[in-house]
Amino acid sequence: MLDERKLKILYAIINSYILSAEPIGSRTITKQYDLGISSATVRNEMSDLEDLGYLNKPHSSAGRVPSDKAYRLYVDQLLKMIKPKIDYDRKEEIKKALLKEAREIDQLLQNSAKILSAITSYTALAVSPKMMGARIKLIQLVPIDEFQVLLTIVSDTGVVKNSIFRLDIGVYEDQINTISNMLNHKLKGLPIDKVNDDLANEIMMEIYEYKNVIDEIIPIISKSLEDVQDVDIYADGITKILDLPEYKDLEKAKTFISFIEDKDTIIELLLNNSLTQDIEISIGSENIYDPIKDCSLITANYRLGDRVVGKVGVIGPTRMDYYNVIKNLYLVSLNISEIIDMLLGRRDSI
Amino acid sequence: MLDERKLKILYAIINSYILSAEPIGSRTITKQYDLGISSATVRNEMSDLEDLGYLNKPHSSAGRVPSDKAYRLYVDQLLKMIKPKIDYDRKEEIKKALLKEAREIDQLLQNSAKILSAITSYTALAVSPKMMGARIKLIQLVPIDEFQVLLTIVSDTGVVKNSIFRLDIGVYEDQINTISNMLNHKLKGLPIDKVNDDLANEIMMEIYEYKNVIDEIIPIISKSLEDVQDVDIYADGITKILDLPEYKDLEKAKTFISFIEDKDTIIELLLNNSLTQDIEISIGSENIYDPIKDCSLITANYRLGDRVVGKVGVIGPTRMDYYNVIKNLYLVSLNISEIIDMLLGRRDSI
DNA sequence: ATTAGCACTCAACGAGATAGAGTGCTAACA
DNA sequence: TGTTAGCACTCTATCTCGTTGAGTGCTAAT
Repeated sequence: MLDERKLKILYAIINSYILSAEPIGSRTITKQYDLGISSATVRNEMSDLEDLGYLNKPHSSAGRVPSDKAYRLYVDQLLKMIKPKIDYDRKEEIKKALLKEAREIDQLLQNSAKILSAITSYTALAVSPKMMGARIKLIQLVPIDEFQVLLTIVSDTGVVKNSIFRLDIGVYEDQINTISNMLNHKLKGLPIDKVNDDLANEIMMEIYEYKNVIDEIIPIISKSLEDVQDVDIYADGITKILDLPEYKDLEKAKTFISFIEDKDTIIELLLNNSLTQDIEISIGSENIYDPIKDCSLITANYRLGDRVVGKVGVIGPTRMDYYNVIKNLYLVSLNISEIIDMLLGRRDSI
Repeated sequence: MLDERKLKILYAIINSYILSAEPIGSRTITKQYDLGISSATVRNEMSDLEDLGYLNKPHSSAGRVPSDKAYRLYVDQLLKMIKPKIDYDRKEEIKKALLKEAREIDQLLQNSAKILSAITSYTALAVSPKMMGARIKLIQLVPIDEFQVLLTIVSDTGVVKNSIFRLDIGVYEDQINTISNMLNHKLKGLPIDKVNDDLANEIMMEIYEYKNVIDEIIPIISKSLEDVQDVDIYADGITKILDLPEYKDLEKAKTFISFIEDKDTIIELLLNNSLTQDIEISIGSENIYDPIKDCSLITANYRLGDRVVGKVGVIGPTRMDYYNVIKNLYLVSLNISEIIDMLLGRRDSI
């Protein structure tokens, strides 16, 4: 569709604009890139590119700025280039950083966001493994003293949830232990979202003698199981955007930051798009949410075994350094998958 | 030292400035406060107050701005007023908000920061209970499968720490349980910071047959005990300062935000000052750290029993609404103490 | 001791004027 | 026919400079 020269010029403009954040003029192109043509010719081509929708002008006597359509072209090209050739040295480097002080999954994801944000200087996001289809690996009650009990739930996706709660009626250690064993026996291996009140009642029938205690415990367990299913979100480098010229307008910066700090929306944002592609990119107006209509969001899946369980992402201005972001985000996501696999063990032993 | 009229004028200036953030002129005072004197008289008094160090002029033809010394006077007066009369209705209101979805201490503190930030519209901080002197209430190993073990440590300050780790050599459930019982028996009730390698060796002697396993486990427990002692910090409303006129300068805002996001420094900031006062206030230049030399930090202790174990705080411009902040911060801290007490139980049962 | 009156100060604001980067068109050229 | 030099035109950003207005400090009158 675009002949080679137009493509070269377009890429030159995109690359320059990513660096400078300022509209690019025809002379800038001829000076910085040796295309063997004069600025007048470039001007003609730029005019054509504008007609084709690849370039915009902030105002009539300014240089050109790439459109979302241009970034889309550019990025699709990049993706083809980056994915096949993995930089294994870099990958190991990142892995080392990810593992630093991270022996739990939450720390791993926190680290991922931190590292990605540091590498890219944009805002980085990570969501904890989704519980869809997760199973209970361990559920346990431990008496702490006469009135206090510790409830621990572990899922096969590596999420651990604790609650210390008080019972209004005193209990004996033996009681708690009996109930704990019973629970573990009954619930181990069950999908978390399948545990409901019917099951609770069933269990109660079997050890009717502890009815009082169990009546108190059931709602707490339900609540904890809900908590386990909550997706956590980790963000880092939110304030990095204050360094970008496009956010020198305080109002704009505040809108962006507020948006990112709204966890519910971010979870939707990350989990709504499909899980089929390894790397997904929404550029500018492709985004649904107003506050980020001039941002690009790049996400990558991570897996547990062969199931996609979560995502990491980077969000920045449409004028972002796509090459750097895509490359490193991809490596981070590959590493997360590997590390989770390592942490949780390959075999699906329950 | 200051006669009543000077004091009245000074307070009028402080109150106006807290509201407007703009230098206060003599006419503003006479118009807004009925002091029965003319602006010329006010001017003379203001000149005196400036000589005494209570007021500053941004430039020669501007109004006056309160100095740190003035805020100090004002705040010391406020403290005397606020502390004796607790607004119990308000306190219950806050308590309800604090307890919303907070059955664990970390959620409680997260909530505290959130609520304080919402009430005051400044940045709010909270640190988790210090482990100084905390004791082990429960330590436990649970086999998850042949290679994976869950380590749970609970302190008497209510902090729970989990680690799932892999053993390189396979173990039997019985082994883990034996070790777990032994550990709990030996370590329960001990101050966390007193558990060291000697103790570990002692334990190892007693169940020498599991030496291989224990060799693997000891360093993991050490690490976890260290983690338990780490103080967590909760911050909320960091970006609130973007709404303040004093931070319309982006560079200043960035410096502040970077400072707040540096957890280590913030922990130092909060835990360095003494634990004797219920409420502590550093105004502007009284702060040690450069980036907050034009901020005021107000902190309040919370207790477990009669021991001060942590702090909550609010940080904002020296021109902050001290009355509102002090009052609500105090109520929040009282509530936190009560809630922690409730969650952990009064009796020091181990 | 207080206050009216007035000259003086200084930041903030707005109106031109100017510079400079960039475009688009035209006409000449290979 | 595609390319390019040249030039008029456009538009923003920046700087200067006068004006405005809030505020002070001094003086003289009450």
